Amino acid sequence: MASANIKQVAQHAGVSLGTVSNVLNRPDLVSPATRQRVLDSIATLGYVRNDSARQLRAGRSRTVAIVVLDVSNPFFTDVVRGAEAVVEEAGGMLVVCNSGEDADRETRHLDMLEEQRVQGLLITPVSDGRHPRLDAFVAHGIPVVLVDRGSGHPSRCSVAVDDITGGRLAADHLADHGHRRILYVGGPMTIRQVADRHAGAAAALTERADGVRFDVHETPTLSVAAGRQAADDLVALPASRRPTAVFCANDLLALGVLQGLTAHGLRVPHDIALVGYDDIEFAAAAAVPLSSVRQPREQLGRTAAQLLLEESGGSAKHSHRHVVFQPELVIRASSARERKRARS
Amino acid sequence: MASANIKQVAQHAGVSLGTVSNVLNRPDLVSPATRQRVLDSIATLGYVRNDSARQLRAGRSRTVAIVVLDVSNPFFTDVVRGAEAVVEEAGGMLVVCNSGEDADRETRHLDMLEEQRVQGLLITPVSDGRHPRLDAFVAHGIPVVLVDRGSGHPSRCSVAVDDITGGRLAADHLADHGHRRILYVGGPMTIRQVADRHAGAAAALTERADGVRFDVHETPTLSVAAGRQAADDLVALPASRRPTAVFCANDLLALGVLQGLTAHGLRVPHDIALVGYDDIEFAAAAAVPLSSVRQPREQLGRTAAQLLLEESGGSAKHSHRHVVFQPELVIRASSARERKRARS
DNA sequence: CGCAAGTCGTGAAACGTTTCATGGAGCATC
DNA sequence: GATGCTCCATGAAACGTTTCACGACTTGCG
Repeated sequence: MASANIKQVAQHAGVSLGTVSNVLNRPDLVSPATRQRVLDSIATLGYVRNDSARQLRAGRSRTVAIVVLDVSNPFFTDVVRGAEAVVEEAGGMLVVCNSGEDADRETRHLDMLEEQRVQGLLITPVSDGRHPRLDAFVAHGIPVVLVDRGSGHPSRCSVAVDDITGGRLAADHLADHGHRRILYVGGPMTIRQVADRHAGAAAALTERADGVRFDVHETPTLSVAAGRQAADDLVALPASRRPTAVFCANDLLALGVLQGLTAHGLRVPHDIALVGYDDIEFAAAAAVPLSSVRQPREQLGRTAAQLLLEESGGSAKHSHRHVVFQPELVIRASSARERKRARS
Repeated sequence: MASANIKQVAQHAGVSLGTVSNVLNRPDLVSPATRQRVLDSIATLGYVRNDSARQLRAGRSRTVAIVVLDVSNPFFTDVVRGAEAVVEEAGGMLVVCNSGEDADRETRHLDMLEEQRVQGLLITPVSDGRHPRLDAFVAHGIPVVLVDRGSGHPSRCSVAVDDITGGRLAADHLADHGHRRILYVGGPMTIRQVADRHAGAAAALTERADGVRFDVHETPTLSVAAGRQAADDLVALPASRRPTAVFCANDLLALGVLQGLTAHGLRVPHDIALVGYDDIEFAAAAAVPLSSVRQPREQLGRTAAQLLLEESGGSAKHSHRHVVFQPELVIRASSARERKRARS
């Protein structure tokens, strides 16, 4: 029942306890004959290292934790995959915790992770501001890397994607195609990403100074349902005031808008062009393949993990860095067609 | 830098080490005055329990692990959420590991989890057969619950969904609506779920004995792309031999088929009715909302976690159970319209 | 043969907890 | 004033590792 321990292995192999440990950790210090004998004993007894004891003694763990806002959001699952690849290559293990955008659950997770003395922490915190809990980690020598939040904090690394540029890309693309009435659909504006994407688009259109009208339709959530609702409102407008292009804060909204418009007999992109954000897998697979702003999600996770391992590697000369990735516009059918100037 | 330990707290509070431990674990054994003094010291020193030491001494951990085939598959993310809820309510912590359908990674994860002496393991193994690694867990007293795999194993609990019934539901629904040429799209057939869904549909149609023709189009994967390819093949058939309804092994395929048919000018459900499987979030949100067989995914995770905790609770009289859930057909526009009998 | 250098293996200490038998106050009872 | 209680607090043992100073044995060389 209870697993064998190192002492029993030593006894079985007729060596001392320290020797078994050497076989496990510095095999070259042990003569081949003894080593083999010990390995055989390990096999016969089905010995498995006790990681608690090892950690207790060694003082550090090989697990890295990532706390995400929503495990079922494709954005985070890709970030996780990226981080996972790096951590596993370094011989560690990544555990995924889900805060579900709930501050209490986040706190509970952080408590447990702190008790476990994890090697490091990747986190997208629920609240965007200063986060005292995280300072405790840093104070205990556990490095923290912020993912897609709070860039610029002096005592932590962070990785993020430039949402302002993302907004510019989408807006410029639509304006380049001759659109002069563009609508931004997204919300709530309190989410930094939603606000930044809007700000970027607004800035780009202002700079062009070619008289594009840019409105906002604020949604309560970033869901497909909210997008459908937005489409209903949009269709109700008289055609003369209706936008000719819509830029959505994420792809779920865009898919909802697409469905809503189609249901009312409006064609995308002929009547209204559409650009989403995130380039989720279903964007390419939509009824009309969706143009979208792609974020390097896996890359985000990989880089975050690399920064973390570098910091935890303990080279004292680590300086905190804030890596910002640039998004990329993927043009598909939903916005591809050249508009025939003004009213077609 | 290094965190304070229980000894320093004891010293600071002017009590013995054992008393601090009592404050932490059995506060009622300590007089209120002392207790408060200790708590104050804990706060000033920023003491955090060392979980390795605690586990080492206590012999067991409070973390439950779940190993899934693909963290980015909506099916598994929902299972995870269900399991999470139960584990956290019991004061434990769920860690998610991703095998990515790769047997090597699965093995590496299992190795680490075994070393960590996790409280229990929920797993959908990469390979469906007997799995010797898992026996090692059971031998070490770590309970294992299989998720959506290998029902009926005598020394483990399992949870699963009845895919045969799921297949029947879909097939009966289509036949009830007058369809007499039905096509099953899915593959590879070596995946148990794919085969079971087909078998269920075939059985149901045979039992009806009303002359429905049932064909199979085997796909290489369960992806959107494979569905689109299947639609192309289907459109190439002369209309007289073309099925009037398609049942897909999962929703990704169904979405692909839907796109492919639409691209060729065939209307769903007017020309061809469509039923998917899984009822993923995008099924309801598709260009034509998709009928689909819904699996109780969160419930699956919750039940798996409950069985695990029950077994690990150590009531020696635990008997291994195999819980099988029944799926449910969700009817939406893609199959809703009554066919006007035979050729319309 | 004797000595230095190397190669292997040993045993004890330490990591930070939890647990448990022990002990000392304080207090009522006889 | 001894006895038996209850109530708190104590200190040592134990959990399973890793690490490290040290000792025993071999080998090479003068």
